[in-house]
Amino acid sequence: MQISPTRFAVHPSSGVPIYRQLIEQVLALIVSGQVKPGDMLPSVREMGSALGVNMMTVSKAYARLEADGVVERARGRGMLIAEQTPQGSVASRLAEFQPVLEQAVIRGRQLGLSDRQIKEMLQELLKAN
Amino acid sequence: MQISPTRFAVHPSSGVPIYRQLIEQVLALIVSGQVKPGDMLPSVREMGSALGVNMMTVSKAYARLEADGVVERARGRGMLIAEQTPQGSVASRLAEFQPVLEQAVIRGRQLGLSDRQIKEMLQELLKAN
DNA sequence: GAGAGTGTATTACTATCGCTATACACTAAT
DNA sequence: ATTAGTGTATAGCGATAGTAATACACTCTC
Repeated sequence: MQISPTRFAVHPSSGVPIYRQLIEQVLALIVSGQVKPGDMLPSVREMGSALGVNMMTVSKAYARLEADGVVERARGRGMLIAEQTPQGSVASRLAEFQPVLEQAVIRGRQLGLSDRQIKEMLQELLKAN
Repeated sequence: MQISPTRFAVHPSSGVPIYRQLIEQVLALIVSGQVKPGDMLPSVREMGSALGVNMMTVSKAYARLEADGVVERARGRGMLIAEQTPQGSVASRLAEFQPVLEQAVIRGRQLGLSDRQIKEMLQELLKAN
């Protein structure tokens, strides 16, 4: 399937770099199952003009996603969503994930949220995604 | 209580800025209850020489913590841990927390972790902290 | 093989970041 | 008042990040 550029939106003055916003949005589409392996991303030119940013900025986002194995480059044709095959042992992936989740927990605590509130929000997010 | 500088450690080549490492460590000590409101942080000079970094780098970390209301400045005497009183309604704090946790969830999913694994890790982290 | 479609290497400019050195303002104790 | 202890304002330096303009290499279709 061809992924429409209308599914993306960037906020240039949000502080978050544009290419990073794009990466996050591609990942969100994938983990939520809205796009599937084999689907094609908009071309860098199409995406760029639709969002009003330079195509090289889009290219940089795509390049990072490719480096992470999230998408594959089909030379001369475009970028397509890759088969999502996590690398490494479960243990190593858990080890990588731990500090990420830990920082979130610290932030939640610092906001004065209870364990229960944090758990409930996780529950919702797991369902929604 | 005087907080000892030995409770801090920085890894200069970790990619994470030194002042940010310090911020994270102070927050971690607070949310885990290892330090209490009223406790005094090491002076910028003491902390700086103990860790081998410039005192202004330490000062920058303290300044950010103060801006967030995490610590208070006692002019001429030092910095002390503030009473942790979250600002704003519960709803607004939940709204602020949501995208933070969401990014963590996306990362976990992208690592191929199951809902169960994510929940279990959260459980552990809540207990440990 | 010409043309229109891909992504990218190169180059360059700007802004911001991260850290540091120095000099200053404040407080507390003697 | 002097001294030794606080944190900080200022300025500057080097490196990196983020974006962009241009020219190039590739693929597919006709």
